[in-house]
Amino acid sequence: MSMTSDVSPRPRRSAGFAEAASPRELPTTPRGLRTRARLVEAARVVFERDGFLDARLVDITGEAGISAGSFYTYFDSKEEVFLAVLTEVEHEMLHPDVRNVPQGDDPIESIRASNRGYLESYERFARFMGLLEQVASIDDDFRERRRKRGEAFVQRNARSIRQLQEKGIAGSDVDAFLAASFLSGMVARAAYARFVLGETWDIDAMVETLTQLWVDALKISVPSS
Amino acid sequence: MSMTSDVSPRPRRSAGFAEAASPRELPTTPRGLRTRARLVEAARVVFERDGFLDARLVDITGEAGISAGSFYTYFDSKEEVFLAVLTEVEHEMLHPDVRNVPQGDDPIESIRASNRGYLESYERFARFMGLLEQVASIDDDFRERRRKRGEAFVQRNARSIRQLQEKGIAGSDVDAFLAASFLSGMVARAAYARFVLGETWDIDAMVETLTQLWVDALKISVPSS
Amino acid sequence: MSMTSDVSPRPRRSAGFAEAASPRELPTTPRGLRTRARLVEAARVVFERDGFLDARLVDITGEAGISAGSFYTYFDSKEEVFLAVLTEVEHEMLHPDVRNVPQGDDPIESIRASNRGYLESYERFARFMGLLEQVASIDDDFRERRRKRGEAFVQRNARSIRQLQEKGIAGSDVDAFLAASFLSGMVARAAYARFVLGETWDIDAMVETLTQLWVDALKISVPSS
Amino acid sequence: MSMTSDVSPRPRRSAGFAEAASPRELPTTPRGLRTRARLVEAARVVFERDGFLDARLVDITGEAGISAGSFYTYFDSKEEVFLAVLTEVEHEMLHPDVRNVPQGDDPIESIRASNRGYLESYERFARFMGLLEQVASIDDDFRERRRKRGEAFVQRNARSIRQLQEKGIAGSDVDAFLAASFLSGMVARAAYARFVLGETWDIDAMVETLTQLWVDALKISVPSS
DNA sequence: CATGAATGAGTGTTCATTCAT
DNA sequence: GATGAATGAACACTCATTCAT
Repeated sequence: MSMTSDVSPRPRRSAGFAEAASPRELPTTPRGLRTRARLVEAARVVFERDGFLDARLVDITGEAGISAGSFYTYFDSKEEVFLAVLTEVEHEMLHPDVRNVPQGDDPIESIRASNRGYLESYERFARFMGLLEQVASIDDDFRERRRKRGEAFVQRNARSIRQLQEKGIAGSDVDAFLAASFLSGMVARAAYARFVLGETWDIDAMVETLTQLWVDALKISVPSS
Repeated sequence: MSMTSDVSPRPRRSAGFAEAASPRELPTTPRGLRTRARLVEAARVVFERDGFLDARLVDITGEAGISAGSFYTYFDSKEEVFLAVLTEVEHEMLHPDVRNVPQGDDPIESIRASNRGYLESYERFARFMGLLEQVASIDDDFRERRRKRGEAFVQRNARSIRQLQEKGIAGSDVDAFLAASFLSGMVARAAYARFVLGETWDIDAMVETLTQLWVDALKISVPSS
Repeated sequence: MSMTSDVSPRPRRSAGFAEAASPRELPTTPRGLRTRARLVEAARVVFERDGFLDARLVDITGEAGISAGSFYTYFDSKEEVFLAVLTEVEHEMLHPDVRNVPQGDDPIESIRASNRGYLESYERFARFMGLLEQVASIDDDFRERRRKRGEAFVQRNARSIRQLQEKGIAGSDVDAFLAASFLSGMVARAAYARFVLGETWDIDAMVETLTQLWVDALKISVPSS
Repeated sequence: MSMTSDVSPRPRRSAGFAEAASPRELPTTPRGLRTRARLVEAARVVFERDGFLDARLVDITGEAGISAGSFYTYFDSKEEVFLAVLTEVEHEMLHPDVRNVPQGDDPIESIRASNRGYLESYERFARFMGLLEQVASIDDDFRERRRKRGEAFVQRNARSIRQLQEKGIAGSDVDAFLAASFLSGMVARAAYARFVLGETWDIDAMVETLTQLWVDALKISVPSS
């Protein structure tokens, strides 16, 4: 997706993500449903291959094997398909491992499992994660939307941290919410650096170090049972 | 800079950052030097205001008060001006505080100062930092270039950590290099979230928490002198 | 097509004939076919009127009555339309007189007929022939392509000459291949001088003199039957 | 000089050769004379290398080692320098061999010598001859100017032929003027094909065949002295 | 519903020529 | 005379989107 390419310039005009916010309803007929699915699949392929900017609608419809005009039967803009792809990917990311967050008693083990799970999932969806980063850097609305969604995740983490603090397992002199934000950020950024930027760190070592840092940063001590 | 805007479409074709790597030499005459400087200044204004993608050459030359054609007397492409702006900003970022890295005896105080310095600098150049993020997400070559430059910084941090470990001030059970990468990443991301994404965290609280996390993560204990 | 004209500057950038070598496939729908045909016809008009260099895409699409952008539905560049026009003209040039090469017994009459045929055809396509000359002088690839095509024609002539030599009708002390090249060249150049450069020679006199020269140069003697 | 190059587009606007017809007077100072000479020399290099269309004024002044603006101290346009180069080359072409046309008694030997002389001269100035062809195909005024100059040459040849006819050395049933035009054209085209188009014919064989054809076409018989 | 041809706004880029220094 | 920075007209080309069939 280097801008170097002279052949695939960037699109002009755009409905924008703000407008694409409210997706139109799904088609009713099975055939329509199938075509739409093919389109989303094709869009994902093209987006992941070319990036959001360089992806041309023609490439997407071509990949899907439908005519250019038919695109608009299902979506209003490139942004809208992108959102559809995003929805699909989010669905995929959650499904496989429902027990992504093992409820073990050992908090350290929990953190380690969570970190490993995060990295593994990130790796599986690396192309798409890079894509998200790109779109967020391009579109204000999308960026804001993403920030908000992240907050929920951070809140969950903050709650966990507070619980550990209350139980005396974690040090209580730290702001749980900020700590959650920053530590989550640390893991997210490490994953980004590794799987999108191309750092060559060993994944096991990453898990170990991230876990260590996280645990020590929170001064988590395993209760000597 | 939302893609929503229907009025300022994005340009097409691009020389790419790989090609823009070797900047042409500076003009020799004072007049040329002055014009070039005006151009770089104008480019910075437009880039920071519109983002890299939405910035049009016409806007830049317009802002600089020169004709469109004159742009090419100084730069070959938007990428090349961007690099010139980057050079200028990097220069600016270093100058003000030479004592950016206070050599105090107290490592905690050092870390705190460093974190505060980083955040303050980031805030001052927030628009530009967001710009960097955008360009990196768009262009492979630029992304790689940036990753490499970051490595030097991380190496420096890793060395500091190792020294602390050798002095027994920091825990020695952690991989210094990975720790440096991840903790630096944590701070960078926090700054990005605060100043680019628009989180509303209090800056003093950020400095405090980041420092605490960093210190505890490395199990730094102040030698009771 | 004098360069004097200050009003119609020549276009910049060009895909080149090397790239235009492999024409894209024809459109499938009747409408597409019709539009393409209109475009080729318009291109021919504009090319013959303005020359290749001064022909602007806008003029061509304007003449064809379609929008500028639609041009690219059918061709990638000016070179590619030119090649399409060339194909069309070549088609036209062959069709009318299938018996272009009369199989008469009298070799002199044959040569006369061939010369007359050539001149008449050249006159009919004079504008286009001048165009060919221009394009050949401008583009290396096209020039080479043309040279190769000419070779086949010369080979045919050389074979005829060799047959006449074997039958004792033509003198056998001349290099048949070179003679064919040079004599063909003579006729071609005469036609160019007359119909493109604007010499005012009488065409019958041309036919007569060319035939005479050709016949005598080869020392062709009619077998006294 | 293929149009394929994306880097050297064709120039826009042009004074045209009609306007460039009357060259301005030479500079008076020795320094001015020297600069002008350098400019003409540089122009020749660039024209022969890049062709008339792709030659940029900047390249010419660069090659000459003078500033872009100074060009206009000596010439009004690209056409005018071209004409200056043409003058220089014409001067060169005549000088070296004044006895280019040996006045031997043997007409065949004369023709052979003339043909060889022509080919050799053409070869020496091949790049420039190709250039002439290009400019002629581009500019109507220049083409006409060239046609007229050629006429003088043909007239001379026609006169020679008539003399041979009167002496009974050449057949008198052919139109001397047309024959001169066509046979001169034959030689010229052969030279063009060989040295510009890149045919690989052996030069001695060319001289031989051209001479034979020319001699036989005119039915020249050596008077058995 | 599908098709694919048609649209057209929009900007980067070139280089001959001018002119203030 | 020389310089070289500044000019500005001009056009090819792209691709999201529309719409007649």
